[in-house]
Amino acid sequence: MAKKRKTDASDGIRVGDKILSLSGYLTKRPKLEASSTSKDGLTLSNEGVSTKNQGPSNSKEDLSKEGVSTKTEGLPLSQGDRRLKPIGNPKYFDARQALPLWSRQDDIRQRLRQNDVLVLVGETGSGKSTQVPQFLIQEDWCQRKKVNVKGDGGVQEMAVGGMIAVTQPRRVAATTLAHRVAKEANIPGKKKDTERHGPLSDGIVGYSVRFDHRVPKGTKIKYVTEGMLLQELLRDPHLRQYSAIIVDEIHERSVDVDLLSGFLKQILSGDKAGRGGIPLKVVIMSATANVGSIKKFFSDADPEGSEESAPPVTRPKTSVDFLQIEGRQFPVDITHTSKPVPDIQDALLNTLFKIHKQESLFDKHGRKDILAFLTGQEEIESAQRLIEEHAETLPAGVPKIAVLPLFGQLSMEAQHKAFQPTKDKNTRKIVLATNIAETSVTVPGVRFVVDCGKAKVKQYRPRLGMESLLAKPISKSSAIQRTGRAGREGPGKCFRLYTEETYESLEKTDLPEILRTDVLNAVLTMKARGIDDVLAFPLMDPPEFESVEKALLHLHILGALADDGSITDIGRKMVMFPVPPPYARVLIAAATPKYDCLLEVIDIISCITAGDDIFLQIQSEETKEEAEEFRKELRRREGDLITYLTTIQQYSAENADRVRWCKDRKINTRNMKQAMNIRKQLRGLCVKQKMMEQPPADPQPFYPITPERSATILKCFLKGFALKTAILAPDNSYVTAHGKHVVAVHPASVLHGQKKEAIMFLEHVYTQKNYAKKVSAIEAQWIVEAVDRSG
DNA sequence: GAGCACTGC
Repeated sequence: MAKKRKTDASDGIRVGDKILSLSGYLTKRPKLEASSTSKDGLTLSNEGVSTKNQGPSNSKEDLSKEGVSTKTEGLPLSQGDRRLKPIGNPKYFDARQALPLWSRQDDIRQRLRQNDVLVLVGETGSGKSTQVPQFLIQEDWCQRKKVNVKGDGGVQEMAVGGMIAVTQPRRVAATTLAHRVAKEANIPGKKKDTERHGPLSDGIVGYSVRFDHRVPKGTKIKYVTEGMLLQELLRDPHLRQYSAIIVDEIHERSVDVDLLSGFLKQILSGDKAGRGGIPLKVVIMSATANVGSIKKFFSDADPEGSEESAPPVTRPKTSVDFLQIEGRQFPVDITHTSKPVPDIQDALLNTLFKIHKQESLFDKHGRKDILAFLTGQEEIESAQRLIEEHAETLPAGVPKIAVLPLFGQLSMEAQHKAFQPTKDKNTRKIVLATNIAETSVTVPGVRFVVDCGKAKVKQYRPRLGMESLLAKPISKSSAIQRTGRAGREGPGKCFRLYTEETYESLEKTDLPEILRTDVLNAVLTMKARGIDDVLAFPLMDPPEFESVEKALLHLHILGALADDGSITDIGRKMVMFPVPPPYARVLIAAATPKYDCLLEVIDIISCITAGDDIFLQIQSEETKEEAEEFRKELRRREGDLITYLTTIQQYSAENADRVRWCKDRKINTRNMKQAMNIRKQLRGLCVKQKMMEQPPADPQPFYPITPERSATILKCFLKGFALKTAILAPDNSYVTAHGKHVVAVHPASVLHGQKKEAIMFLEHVYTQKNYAKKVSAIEAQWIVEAVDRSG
C-alpha cells in the first residue's frame, strides 16, 4: 500500500484551508485569460522554446545609450490610493489587481524605504517578476539625482540612479517579461510609434540580453540576464545608473547570480562614495522558501576584505527585510512508495497505467495529462518503447495513450509536440522529460507528475581537471518543484517512485553551480573587476580552496595572470569575449602573425559554444545512413574541430535553403543559428579590438581547408588547451599528458576508434568511462611548442 | 558506441 502525505505550506504547495483562498483566484481567471495572458501573468507555456514573443531582433534603431541620459527625472506620483488606481495601461488593471502580490505593494514600498535589502519569497504565479519593479519606480529614492562624485579626476557632478535592473537567469525570461511589463506599464496612445514598432520601441521598460538590446530613452525598468549585468559591472563598478537591482530567481543559484550577489554585497557595505552617497536598494527574489543563508549573507555586511579603503569602525550592518507572498498553486496530493523500488522502469510503467486506468481524462479545470521526470535520453527512449508496447494491450474503451519525449537535444519540432494537446481528444498525453521540464519549460495540461527522484548532474573535479555527468538523487527543493508541476492548472497528484524515508534523507537544496563547476571563469571575472584577493570575495558558498588555487594556476598558464596574481593585458582582453577563458586565449593567439587564423578560429569556437553539439544524435538506422552520406563531405580526418569548421563554412556558403541543408545532415538548426549569431558577435568584437579588419559578408564561396592550414589552426588551439592533450601509449590507449589518466575518444567524435600519435581534446567528461570530446589529431611535438610561453 | 539544463556589451 502506498502511503499518502500532503505537503505543508512551506513546501510551496497549498493545502487544506488554502484551497478556499485559491478558489477566489479561480473566479477571476476568465478576466485574466480575456486579456490574453497566461494564468500567472507572465509564464510562457513553452518558455525556452518559443521565440514568438521576442519581437524583431538586433534592430540598431531601438538601441539607445545605456549611459547616463539627462532627460528623465522620474514619473509624476499618482494621487490617492494606488491600489485602486494602478499606473499604466488600464486594460491590464484587472489582471494585475488579481495577482497575490497586488495587495502587498504598499508593504513592499514601506519596507524598502526603511531597508536596503528586501528578500522576497513568492511562489510561481505571485506576479513578483512583473509587479515589484512597477511598484518601485515612483519611489522618491528611485529617481535620478545629480550628485557630486569623487573620482580619479577630482569631484565631478554626475547623475546617479533612476533605473531598476531586474536580472533573469535566461534570455527568454528577460525578453518576455520586458514585453509583458511594457504592455502593462506604458500608458497607451502616448506615442504613435508604439503601434508600429511594438511596445518596447518607446516607454519605460527595456531589456538587454546577448544579441538583443532594447533600451529606449527614458527606460526605468530594464530586464537583463545575470551575465549582462556582470558585464555592465566591468565598466560601471558602482552601478551608477541604477537605484535598485532586483535579483530574480536567485534560488537557481547560477554562478553568475552568486558573483553578482557578491558584488552587490560589496556595494551595499561600501562607503557609497562611488555613488555620490546615494544608496543602492536590492531586492532578492526567490521562488523557494529556504532563503536563510541568503538573508544571512546580505545582512552580514562585514566589510572585512571587501572594502579596503573603508574605515573598520562602526559600520552599520546592511538592513535586510523579509517578506513571503503566497502563490497561485492548486493542492497536489503526494504518494510515496512503501518500499524502495527495485526497478525504476517497472515502477514507472505500473504507476503510469494505474493513473491512466483510474483517472478521468478531463475535469472542469481541463485536460489531465501526465508528466514523468526521468534522468536522461536513454532512459526516456527505453521507457517510451515499454509504454507503447504495453499500451497496445489496453482493452477497447480505455482512452489511448500518446507518449512524448522531451529533452534538450531534441529538435524544435519534437519538443513542440510535447507542449501541444493530443490531436485525438480521447487520448492521454504522457510526457517523459528530463530536468528541462523542472525549470526551463512548462508543459500545459499536466495534472499528474511521476518523479523518479533522480537527475543527471555535472560535477567538476578540480583534482582531476575533469567533470562527471552522473545520475544523482535530487534535492527536496527539486522534488517539491517537480511536484508543483502537477498543480498549475487544477488540483493534481504526484507519484514519487521512492519512499517517504528517502525523501526525508534528500539534501534540502541542490548544490549551487559554483560548487559543481570549474571556477576558472568566475576567478577571471573577479580579477577583471578589481578583486585582488579572490579568496576574500564574499560568496554565499565559497568553493574549496583547492578549486580556486587550480583556477589561479590555470589562468597563469593561459597568460591571464602575472606571477604576482595581477591581471595581465591578455587577461583583460580575454574577459571581453563571451566565451570560456581557454577559448578567449585561443582567439587572442589566432590574431597574432604566428598563427593568423582568426576567422577560422571564430568559426570553430562559434560552433562549439553554441550549446549542445550541432550534430544531432540519430536514432533510427535508416535515417542514420542517409545523414551519414550527407555528413561525409563535412567529416575531416584532422578531427572534430576541422569538421566543425568545414560545417559552418559550408553552411554559410549555402544560400538556397539552410533549414533543408541542416535537416539533410541532421544538424541542429537552432544551435547552428546560435553559432552564426556568436560568429557575428565575435567578429564584431575582434574588429573593435583591432585584432582584424572587417571580414567580407556572407555568403562566401567554400574552399576545403588545406592540411597545412588545419595544422596551424590546431596549434593555435593548443595555446588554450595544452593541458588537454593525450599521447597514444604502446597498449593503444590514450594517456593524458598531465595527470597520466587514460581517456577514451567519445563515440560522437569523428576520431572515435582511430589511433593517432597524439590528441587534443577540449572537453573531458566521466560518464560510463573517462571520455575525451571535441577531439583533434595532433603531433606530440606540438604540445612542447605550445607550452613554450614565448609564443 | 553514447547524449541533465542554462548562459555571456
